Amino acid sequence: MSRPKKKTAAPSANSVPTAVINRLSLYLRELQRIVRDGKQTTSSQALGTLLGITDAQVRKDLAHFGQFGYPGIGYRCEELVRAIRAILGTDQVWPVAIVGVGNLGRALLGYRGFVQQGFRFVAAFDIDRSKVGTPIEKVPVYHLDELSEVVRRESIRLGMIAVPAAAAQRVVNRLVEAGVQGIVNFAPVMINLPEHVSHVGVDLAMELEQLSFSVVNRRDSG
Amino acid sequence: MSRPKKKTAAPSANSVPTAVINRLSLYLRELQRIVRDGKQTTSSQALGTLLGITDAQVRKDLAHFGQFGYPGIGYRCEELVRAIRAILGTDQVWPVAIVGVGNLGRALLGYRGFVQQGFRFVAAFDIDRSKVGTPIEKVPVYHLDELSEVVRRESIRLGMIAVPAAAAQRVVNRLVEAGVQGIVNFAPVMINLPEHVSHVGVDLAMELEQLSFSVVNRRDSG
DNA sequence: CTATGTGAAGTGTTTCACAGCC
DNA sequence: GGCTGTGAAACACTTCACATAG
Repeated sequence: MSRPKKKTAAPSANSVPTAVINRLSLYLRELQRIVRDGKQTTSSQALGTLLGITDAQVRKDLAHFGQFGYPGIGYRCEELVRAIRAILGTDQVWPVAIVGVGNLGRALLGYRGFVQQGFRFVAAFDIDRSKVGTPIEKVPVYHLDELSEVVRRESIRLGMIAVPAAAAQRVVNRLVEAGVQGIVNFAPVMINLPEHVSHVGVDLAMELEQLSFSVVNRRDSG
Repeated sequence: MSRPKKKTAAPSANSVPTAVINRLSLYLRELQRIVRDGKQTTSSQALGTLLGITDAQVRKDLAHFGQFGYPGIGYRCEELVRAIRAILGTDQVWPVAIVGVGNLGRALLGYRGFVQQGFRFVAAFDIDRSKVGTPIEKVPVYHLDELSEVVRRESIRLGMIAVPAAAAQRVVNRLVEAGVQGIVNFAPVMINLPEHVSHVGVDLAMELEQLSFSVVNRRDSG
């Protein structure tokens, strides 16, 4: 997310480590599955085992945000799901824009996991006019020049970038100008943004490199 | 990636923090760009600034693997690129298999970033027989039942999973049985594997959740 | 003067272990 | 018996600051 800054030890959710937020997403995923499977409650130990971490870690993570457990019982799953969604901000539906409707962009538009977690694509953009006009997965495709207007009209706050690396920074600039507040970047380049815009980078080749390393150095790694 | 295990502080590459390996990929990416731009050398400070980290961090990271710098000069980019690729294991070409040729699978098959870093898809698999037989992006598509045979024949060591969550564990089991040594899992579920198989999980919805959190909790404002 | 490599210091994160509650 | 929440201890990671080298 944002560039490194000094940490003024603010009290609330501001000082929470990124790793904790990441695990929150994992807890949520598991809890949702547990609920689907019909279980009412679970424990820090059960959750931890599912994720390969300790029970203490689970409890400490949640403690950043309040008290959710019941001694002797554990956690009520549905209640905790609601709590975590509120923390992550996914108790609301987020309208999302995607820029770039090549292979990856199309795949992302069709990915069902986003809707399940409260994200909905409301607009796609491309610089290639031949791609403009025909909706993909029921999402309208606009020309990049219309970005600012559409972002405002649809109250879009989050954007995803699935364009070639060379074009990424220009797209970022346009998104920022249009007032987007957070960006997921799939292009394999570092992007520059103003302080007030959050970002997450996903580099698919990097994931394979991590894997390659642990295979070559296999000894532990699992 | 690795499930938590005891850390016997072994000397070599085994005791290197995951975060360092992650940054190694980032250094590589930047260095390759610097080389393309025609620069011969760079410094820990320049690299650090590009990545938003300190110069000391860059030097410490590299120090895990040897001495690559020249005092007063910095690092020779091409040399460092070669060194990092050797560390990550991407100085060789890895044949990769992908299971699941839905939206996401197809997009991954067409993603050019993999080839650039030394990964090559040599086989795709699906359970849907209507998808079998017609190559995608010049990669042959086999039925899942042929997995074991093809993996052995093509010496495949890495596999990517782009199937629905409910099918992921079954596919993992097959890949492991076939002798694959590392797995990238795009299905939003935890998977169980034996100790000797490495894995990396990528959950696209999680990335958006991280973003949503940081937008909602962005400094002050409101 | 520039820039690396590295012990030592500083910070941050995880685990331990136990009081308190069901 | 089971389980949470939490200070304190243990551990890991990052930054500092400086000796050393070109």
